[in-house]
Amino acid sequence: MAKSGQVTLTDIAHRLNVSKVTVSKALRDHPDIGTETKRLVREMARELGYTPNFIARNLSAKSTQTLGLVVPKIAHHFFATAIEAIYSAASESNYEIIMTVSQERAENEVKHIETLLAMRVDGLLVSVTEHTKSTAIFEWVRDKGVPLVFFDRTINGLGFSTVTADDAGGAYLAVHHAIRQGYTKIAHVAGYAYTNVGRKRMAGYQRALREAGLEMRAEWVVKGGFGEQAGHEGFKQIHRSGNLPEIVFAVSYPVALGIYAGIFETNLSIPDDIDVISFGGSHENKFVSPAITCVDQPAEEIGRTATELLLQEIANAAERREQHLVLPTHLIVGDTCVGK
Amino acid sequence: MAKSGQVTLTDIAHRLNVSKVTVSKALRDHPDIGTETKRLVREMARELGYTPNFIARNLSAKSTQTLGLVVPKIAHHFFATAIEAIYSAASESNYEIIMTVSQERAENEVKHIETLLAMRVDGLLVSVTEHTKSTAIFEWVRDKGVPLVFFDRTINGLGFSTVTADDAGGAYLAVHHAIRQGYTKIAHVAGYAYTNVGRKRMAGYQRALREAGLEMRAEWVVKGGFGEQAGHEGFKQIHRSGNLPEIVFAVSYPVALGIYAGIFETNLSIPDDIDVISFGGSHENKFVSPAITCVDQPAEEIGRTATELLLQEIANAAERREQHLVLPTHLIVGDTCVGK
DNA sequence: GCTTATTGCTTAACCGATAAAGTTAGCGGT
DNA sequence: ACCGCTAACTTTATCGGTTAAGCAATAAGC
Repeated sequence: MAKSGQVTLTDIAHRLNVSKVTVSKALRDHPDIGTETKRLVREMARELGYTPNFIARNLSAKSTQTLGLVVPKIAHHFFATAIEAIYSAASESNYEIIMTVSQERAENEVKHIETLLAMRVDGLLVSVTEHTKSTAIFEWVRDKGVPLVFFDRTINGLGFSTVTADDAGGAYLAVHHAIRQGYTKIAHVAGYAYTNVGRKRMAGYQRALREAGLEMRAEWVVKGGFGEQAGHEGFKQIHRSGNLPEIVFAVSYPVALGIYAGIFETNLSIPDDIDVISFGGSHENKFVSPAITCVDQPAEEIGRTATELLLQEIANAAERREQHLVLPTHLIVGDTCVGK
Repeated sequence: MAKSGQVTLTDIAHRLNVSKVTVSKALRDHPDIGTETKRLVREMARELGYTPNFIARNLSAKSTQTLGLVVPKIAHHFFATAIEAIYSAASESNYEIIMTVSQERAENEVKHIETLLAMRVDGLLVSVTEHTKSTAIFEWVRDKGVPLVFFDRTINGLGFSTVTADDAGGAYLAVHHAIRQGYTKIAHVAGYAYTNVGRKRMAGYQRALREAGLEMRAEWVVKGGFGEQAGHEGFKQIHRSGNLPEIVFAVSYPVALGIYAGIFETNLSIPDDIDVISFGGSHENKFVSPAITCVDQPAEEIGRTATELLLQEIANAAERREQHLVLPTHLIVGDTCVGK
């Protein structure tokens, strides 16, 4: 009967006139303890409403059975789906997740990682913000020997494993599809060039154009973020250039929606005057009009794979080695990009 | 230099030939310690890469500075937004969030709450699953004296505070709007009757009809869950009845989308043949065609208010008293329900 | 009948920090 | 010269558990 209302091992021990170690062992079904004693202990534990104190347990155990998760935002189809998969995968292995949201701000990211390290999470799952440039905090994590796996938004060259969609391949898939449908003037509202995701999707776009021998005009490539805002401004910039492309390849689904918003403000119509194709979709896309043809990111698979990879690295700390898993994407044909 | 690569107070103490308490105090800028010693300690801490161990700290401190969050799902506009607000509000008060996702399954909910109690979170924020009927686990929480605040999906009669949107008022707002637009045959695809949310929105629907003297036909009221699936099946059931209403009031935005999907399968068109209005919207709604007229849930405000209320209850455990905060909703007119 | 195992506990030490209660040296005051 | 005070540390106890080592009583082995 602790003052705090929280029952401890010692409380149970006193009631039964045994030592607290006996209680501890009994509750963990340790062979040291007799059957009758175990029964009594369990009964008393239930009667008093005992809940083991994980933090105390973990203090000696050295393992907290928790993973730290750092994502840039959650109100986004890809992340929401990936996160849900991460939660499922972790909970199947009896791990808890402590999630933090950096809100696309690098300084929050650093602060959160520090907090998670202080909480002694057994490992970290990270998807960086669209602005993350400094790698100092990750070097710190590496030096501490804490396992970390990047998913979707990654940083290379630090020795950490990554799990991503096939960004270059997926972008190629989308743009190649557009070319096959007869489009020749293809713009790209891209992500920042200093992000892996941005660079790779750009590379896929460029390869598709190059292979088809199509020209890549500077005014048709706009770099910015991955959010709706960036898409909106990106389209306006292309529109202002006066040289309208036939179709715009959006680096992300929110960007595609931003482009839609931009187009709605003009008198142009989709897909007749201007068309859109996107990397990444949304559950609600089928209700969007016209539904955007997009390359689907395997969000759930990415989340699950990253978690399993991390758990594996935690289990075999010894033979940990850098792996870069790239999951395939596929095209989901909607009502855009249906032919010229 | 602990074996685990994690530096402790003792490591720093050894290097400087002082006691670990001196180090602890120095790092916390305790007046007991001399200026020069503090400087040395801080330097050594940095040099060794010391990160304080929160769980050890909290073991004595009795407070973990963490809140447990239990939500039914996250890939849903309302929850994603509310959760993000909860994270912001908590982090402003230096609290961390441990979020768990019950995936709309009552047994997960129970398991997660037990885990969170074991982790000794300072308080709980809970939005129950659409199936939660047993209140045993919440009584258990209450008996332990752990502060809890329900948000959006609540359970009454347990002595816990709640923060919700004005469900009855919002539903009334929506249905009343439809009536003013000239609709008279109004159906409702409702939530389960054993949920507060379902009951209250139903009450608002009924009040609006009653006040207008409109008939409420049994075949126009279908009860089910809050997801897309439920909406889809709900509409099919109404459609099969052969007596088509003019407009359907959906208990949630996903349900509205499910109804859309159902309608798309028929040859009916929205809003000419059949119309839809919904409780709760989505960020992407403006891209949905036709954009659904809906009652907006103040998701961010609900999240923030619930968090602040909980933190308040934690701070003044003494004068804690049950409060039921109801936040106002407002109508967002889209392209549906524009007049008969 | 004496040694060795086994059973079922208890005691002690520890995890990494914090709070409370000593300890010691140096200084000022009278 | 002696008392008291303070600054700057150290020692001890504690949070709630876990592991390792110890120990008595009974059972088994030869």
